[in-house]
Amino acid sequence: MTPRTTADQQLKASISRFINLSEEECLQFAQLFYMREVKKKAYWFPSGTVCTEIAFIVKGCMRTYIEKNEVERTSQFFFENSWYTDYESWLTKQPSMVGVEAIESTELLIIPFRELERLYNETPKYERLGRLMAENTIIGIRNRNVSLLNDSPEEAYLKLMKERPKVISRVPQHLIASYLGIEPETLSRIRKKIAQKG
Amino acid sequence: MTPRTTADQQLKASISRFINLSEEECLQFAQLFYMREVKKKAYWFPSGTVCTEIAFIVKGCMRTYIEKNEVERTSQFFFENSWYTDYESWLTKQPSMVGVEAIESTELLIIPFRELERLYNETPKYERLGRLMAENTIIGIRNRNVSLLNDSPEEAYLKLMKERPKVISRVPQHLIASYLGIEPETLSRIRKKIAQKG
DNA sequence: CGTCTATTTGAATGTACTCAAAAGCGGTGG
DNA sequence: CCACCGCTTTTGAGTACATTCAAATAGACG
Repeated sequence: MTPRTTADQQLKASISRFINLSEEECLQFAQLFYMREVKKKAYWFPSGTVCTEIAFIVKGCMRTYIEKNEVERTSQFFFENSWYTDYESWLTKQPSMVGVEAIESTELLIIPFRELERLYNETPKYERLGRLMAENTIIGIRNRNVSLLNDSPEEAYLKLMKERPKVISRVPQHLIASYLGIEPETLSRIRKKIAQKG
Repeated sequence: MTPRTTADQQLKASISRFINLSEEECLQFAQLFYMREVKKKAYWFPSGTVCTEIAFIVKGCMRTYIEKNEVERTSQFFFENSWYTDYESWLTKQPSMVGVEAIESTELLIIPFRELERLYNETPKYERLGRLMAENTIIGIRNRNVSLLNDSPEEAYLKLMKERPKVISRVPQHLIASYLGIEPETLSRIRKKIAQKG
């Protein structure tokens, strides 16, 4: 398991893209997080419960998915040094419809929303952090949106190869298919076509 | 044209879902916006320019779209009392890839980002407004995402009828098709099928 | 009223899906 | 170290659904 000091370093680096924290502030901030390991194929929190935390991924790889009529579609992949929470569940206090599953054994640093909200109220700097993180989350989700609307499955896969090679190398193919919105068989055929220098 | 006082009322009502402002604060805040009319089929700002403003829709209906290889897909519809900006363009200072077109003649209250950022720096309350607005934007975009991933065109259309009847009644069919990611002919056939009690 | 655009309908084509089965791969226990 | 088991990926054949192209009808707007 990653030592806590290393994990905290990663956390600090990630935060400092948004706001500046002194060493001391950083330490205090990091102490609000607890560490958690999620084994391969296990879940961070059960879908159907209210999401009350934000996770920073120290190491590993996870995916979020939504199930409907037995069919499961992957909405996003997350790797080390990224963040995840279900804003909708948090804001509406409704059970989350999104499942979060570890693709590799994953280490998380987790902070409860109530701690964050306390910070928001006490220190405007953190309110800003919250704003900037939300705004950056929008960019990611919107790009996903654009891709779903405009790209054919083949284009989407080629884009993934170019822009997110980690997904290709670390995620099983049937999960990539569920991310592209197609069946595993179809992805296999697309890959074959691409390999034949299509 | 809607009188400015009425427009400001709507603005106030919308803001007060997020933060409380006194009459005076509200007045000052509203003064940072200017009004603009966008005629039917005209654009708010040309795609390919950097987005530097946020718009509150006082009256009318707009759509955002992304063009690719001559094909245009509608990413979202916006009606009165909602907000729109291109966070990505603003944050990255890159030209926006998203076009914003008025479906009906539309009246906007517009605030430049630089004014908002000044507020963010001066008054934590506004920073919070910015955070909450971004977080709520996430919910909307994410729901769109879920729908694109999980719903068949027919299901998506039925959901639209149930949950966003304004779209059905006020948006031309070929634009709804471009929102669903299908061709107008296909939507026509889906509608026929639904009408026949499918 | 006439023109332009949106919607509907038809026929042929293409792409993804389903079902079924084979081949490949990884991990486990003997 | 090898043999086996389960899961993933590939391949094949037939089907369903959306697309394209073309043309007719319906509606909107000046």
